[in-house]
Amino acid sequence: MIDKLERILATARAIPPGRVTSYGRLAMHAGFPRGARLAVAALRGADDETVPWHRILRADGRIAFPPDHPHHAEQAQRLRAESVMVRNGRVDLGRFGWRVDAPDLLLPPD
DNA sequence: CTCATGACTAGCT
DNA sequence: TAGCTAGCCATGA
Repeated sequence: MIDKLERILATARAIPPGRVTSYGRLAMHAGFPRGARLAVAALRGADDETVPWHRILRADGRIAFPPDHPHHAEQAQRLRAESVMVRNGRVDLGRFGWRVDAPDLLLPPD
């Protein structure tokens, strides 16, 4: 249970700076095909500073937080600090999307 | 056990 | 592009 969440967080840490991915894809790479909401649970409970939460977006490339939410601005700022273009709370996934070269080798089989 | 709740998605209008 | 819907799945009341 918590292992699943940790697994997702570990995968999130593998996202390189300047790259982004979606909740669903993050979960998929962690080994949970339909676990978008699992990714949410993992990130929500993670107060860990080593987790690059700002590199996780919705499947359409938009920031998940509502525009008026404090995290929205912070996330955009952090992304721009990594040279990721954010326009109207949205990122072009085709351009900045995380390309995983070896999905299976990201984490131990466990 | 049922119900509500999320930083969600894919599909359709 | 925007809105709506059914499906998704762990967690907690």
